[in-house]
Parts: sequence; structure tokens; C-alpha cells
Amino acid sequence: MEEQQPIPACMEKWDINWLLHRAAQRVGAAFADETAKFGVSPRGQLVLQALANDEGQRTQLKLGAMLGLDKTTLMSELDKLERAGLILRVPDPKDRRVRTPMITDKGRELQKQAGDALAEVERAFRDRFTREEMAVIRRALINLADGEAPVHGSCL
Amino acid sequence: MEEQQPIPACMEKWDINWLLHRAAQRVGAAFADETAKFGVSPRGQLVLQALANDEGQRTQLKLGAMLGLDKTTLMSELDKLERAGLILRVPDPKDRRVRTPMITDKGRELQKQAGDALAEVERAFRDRFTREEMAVIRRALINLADGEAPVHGSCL
DNA sequence: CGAAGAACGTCCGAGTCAAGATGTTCTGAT
DNA sequence: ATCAGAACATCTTGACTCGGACGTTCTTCG
Repeated sequence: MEEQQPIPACMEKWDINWLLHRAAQRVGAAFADETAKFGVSPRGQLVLQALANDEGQRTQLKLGAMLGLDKTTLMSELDKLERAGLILRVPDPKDRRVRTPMITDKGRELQKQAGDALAEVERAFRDRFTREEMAVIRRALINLADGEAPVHGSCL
Repeated sequence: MEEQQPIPACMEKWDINWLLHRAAQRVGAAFADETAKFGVSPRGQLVLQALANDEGQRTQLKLGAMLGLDKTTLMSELDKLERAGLILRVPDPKDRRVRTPMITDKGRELQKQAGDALAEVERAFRDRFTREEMAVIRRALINLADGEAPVHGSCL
């Protein structure tokens, strides 16, 4: 990877799209550094978090749709998490097609630790702004992020 | 691609990282839809825009660093643009290693049209917010996007 | 019942991305 | 002048993404 220019060098053409992607890139990198210490990807942590808060009520497809992950991408992520013993795919007695992902105790443990660490990272970002600014930012991001239509490329 | 859940279904765990990525995803998709009408990717448009505003003063490496693109990714993008006759790689008489990317008249033409169309799309997003909000959002994104350290994965 | 269609998880293949290696050219120090 | 090292563009390689196809299972309707 090349050394990136500090941003001020090219201020003329900053459109929302580029800014958003770049910001997501940066924040994502900070998150990735943190989750790497726990041996999971940010996506893995995201999945674990969802499973921890939402007790095995979701099929793999629903889970992927909720998190904005492609089904095959979620598959390989679940494979990794399962191999690491952090989740289990539990057959649904009611519907034999379904193999509900369930977080294990080990997974819950790790998720809690990683989640706390990430909260710290996130707080560092939040502290760059006032409370009022954060409220605006949050509302704006939710506004932009929300929407019914499925999205093409994920990169989550 | 699966139908995505409307966002409100899972509000508990929205961290900045996820919101940013999702927002970037959505806005990026809107931009991609628009640029597709002109036969280029958003990334292609980004490169053209940079070249149009910055008259062939950058090597490929510098250009990639400025835009946050990996050198190999930029390479293949330049290949496409060159094949489409939108740019040229001009040998630098001063330094035979360098093949400076230059936008062609055709490229400039297309960039202008696509740029106008994208400005329209962007305005639609801006109109969701007040002027004061936009100022906050813009400052916040610049704050987050800025930074010296190179970033791992691009996805731009 | 039985058949048609939908939903689930999985697999496959084309396309994309980026780290590292390579060959050429430039620069700076001896 | 020459040699070592850096910079540039390119190529190679391995991993990842994602749309689409597949087999199984469920549901609905005749």
C-alpha cells in the first residue's frame, strides 16, 4: 500500500460519496486493528454482536439481510466463526432447511471483550465532536443508511 | 442479493463503523447507478475528475495515493479508461519511467456530463439536510477521513 | 394426497482486489 | 564514471466477493 497524501492536498473535488467512503475506510481500519487483537475480523465481530443480542432468532438469510451482508459472504464468515468455536449452526427442529446460527459461550465471551475494546475505539472518535454534532451526524448517517432497496456491493 | 431489512428493525447495536459503511454503501450505489449511464464506474469518474482538475501533473502512483486507490487497482482502472479512449498515458520526456495519465477531449467531455449528473444526485442527498447540518456533516467526515496513515482495504 | 412454487443453505465460476516480485530508469554518493 | 539504492509502472499470485445455479425442504393450492 502506498503512503497516502494528507487530505488537504486536493480539497476541490470532495463529494459526499468520496468523503463517506474514505471516512468509512479510516474508521474501518481502526476497528480492524482492534478486532485483530482478538483474532476476528470486524465483520466477524459484527456477526457475533448480532447473534449475542438477538438470541438465535434469525436464519442465516435474515441475518445477512439485516446486517447488509451478501449471503455467501455471511456463509464464509460463519464458517470461520464456527471453525473457531465461536458459533454453532443449530438445526431447527421445526424446519429442517434451517440451520440457525447460535453464539457459543466462548463466542459470547470473546464478543464481550472485543465489543468493549471497540466501544473504546468508538469513543475516541466520538470525542472529536460535541454532543450536538454527534446527534446530527448520527441522524444523518441513519438517514443515508436507511432504505428499502438492496445494495449492490457490500464491502462491509 | 437479498432484500435488505429496513434499518429500524435492529437499532440497538449501531456503531459508527457500521453506519458509516452502510451509508457509504447506499450513496455509492446511487452514484454507481448514475455513472453506469455513461459507461464508467464511480471510480473511473473519480479518476477522470482528478485528471480533469489537475492537468497531468501526477504520476500514476501519486494519483493513486491522492485518491486512496491501490496502485494495482488504479492500473486496471486506467487500462479501462485508456481502452475507452478517455485518457492517454503520456511518456514523460523528463523521466522515462513515468507515463503520466492525461485526460483526452473525449474524456473531458464525458467527465463533465457525468459530473453534472452526479452533482444532481449529490444535491438530492444534500437536500435531506439543512445547511447547518450539512456543514457539521461535512466537517465531521473530513475530520474522520483525514489522516496521515495509509489505509488497508480501499473499496473506493 | 400430489404437484407447483417458494425458501433455505450451499456450491461454483467469473470478476475484483491488493501484496509482493520484476524490470527499467533515475538519483546520489563515492 | 560507477555502483547502490530508490522510484516508477507493470505483472503475478493468492485471496476475497458476489451473482447465479443447485439440492433439499416446506407450503399452498388443486
